[in-house]
Amino acid sequence: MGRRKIKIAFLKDKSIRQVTFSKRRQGIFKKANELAILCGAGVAVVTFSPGGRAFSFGNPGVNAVIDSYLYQSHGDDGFSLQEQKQLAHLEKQLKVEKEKGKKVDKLLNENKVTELMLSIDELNWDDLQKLKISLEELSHYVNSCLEDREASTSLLLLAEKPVNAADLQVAKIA
Amino acid sequence: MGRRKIKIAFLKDKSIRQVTFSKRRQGIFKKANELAILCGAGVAVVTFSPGGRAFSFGNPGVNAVIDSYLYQSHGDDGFSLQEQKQLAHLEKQLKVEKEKGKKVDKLLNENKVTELMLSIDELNWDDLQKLKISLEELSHYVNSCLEDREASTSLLLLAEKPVNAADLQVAKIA
DNA sequence: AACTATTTATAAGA
DNA sequence: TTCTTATAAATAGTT
Repeated sequence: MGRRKIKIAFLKDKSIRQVTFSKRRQGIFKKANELAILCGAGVAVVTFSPGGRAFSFGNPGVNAVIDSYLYQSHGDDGFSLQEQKQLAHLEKQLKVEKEKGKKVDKLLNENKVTELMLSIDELNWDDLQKLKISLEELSHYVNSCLEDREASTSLLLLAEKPVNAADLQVAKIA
Repeated sequence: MGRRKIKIAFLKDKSIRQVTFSKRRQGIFKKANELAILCGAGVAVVTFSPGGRAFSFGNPGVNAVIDSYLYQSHGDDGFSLQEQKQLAHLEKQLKVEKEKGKKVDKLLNENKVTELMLSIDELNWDDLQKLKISLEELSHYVNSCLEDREASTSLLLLAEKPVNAADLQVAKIA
């Protein structure tokens, strides 16, 4: 489209390449803009100059179009590099915290103490002393809970199956 | 650039719009390809048809170019919407897990039992019974640890300050 | 950066 | 849709 037809191949001359890039970039951006207006379509163009500088055009905006694109092409590799790094980092942290959380779950839900015992070896003497006190407190608390529940269970049983006079008689005699 | 010059404005006729989109999209992709080859430049084009379908061209690849673009425009809003959503979700999860983890920290590092006591009310009788046993086991374990450490501490003191004959004499007499 | 001879893209028609 | 073609637009080489 000029004085002569050119072969579409890498332009070895640096200055010609730079000029051609500028002209054709302008051209593509103009075409992109026209397409967007004529068809009401979302369009995004990103180019890197031979010098490494980025140029972009977007309607309604580069990021808006890119977002839509990444969202719909989610399957294969719609995630960017930095995104993957960020996600990997967070997932690692998450894993660590979940691991930690398991200790509580085991104690509270499965009531296993092995894990906790392993942790104990890492405590210093002072903390171990405090833990001893805490465990005694806790034992007392648990015991009192159990006693409370046994008491209320008995009362509940009595309420559910009210004793009759005959049973009471036997009970008394026995 | 055809039989007649057209005004660059939204094409109201749906079929004309669709045809124009197809033709011009092809044109832009061809131009983008030529730019990439001629100048050895990175180029990415993403378009959405009036029907909402996405079309993309990229050299060396759409995602590769987009990644570079997002990486370099990192400052203002280089993160996509879905990226932000994903990160928010993970951060929320992370927060929850950290909250959970604190229970362990409190027991192991600060040795406070209040949190644990609150949890106990939620346990059924069977688990409470198991917890009681576990706590007794744990208490025994802690006590044995403490005994071990006191023993080794004594031995350590002896090793650090080796007694001399005179001291032993006094000790014996006392 | 402007100019302009040509090539290329494409609007309308088939 | 796809092909054709008259014409508008883009641009290669020049200044």
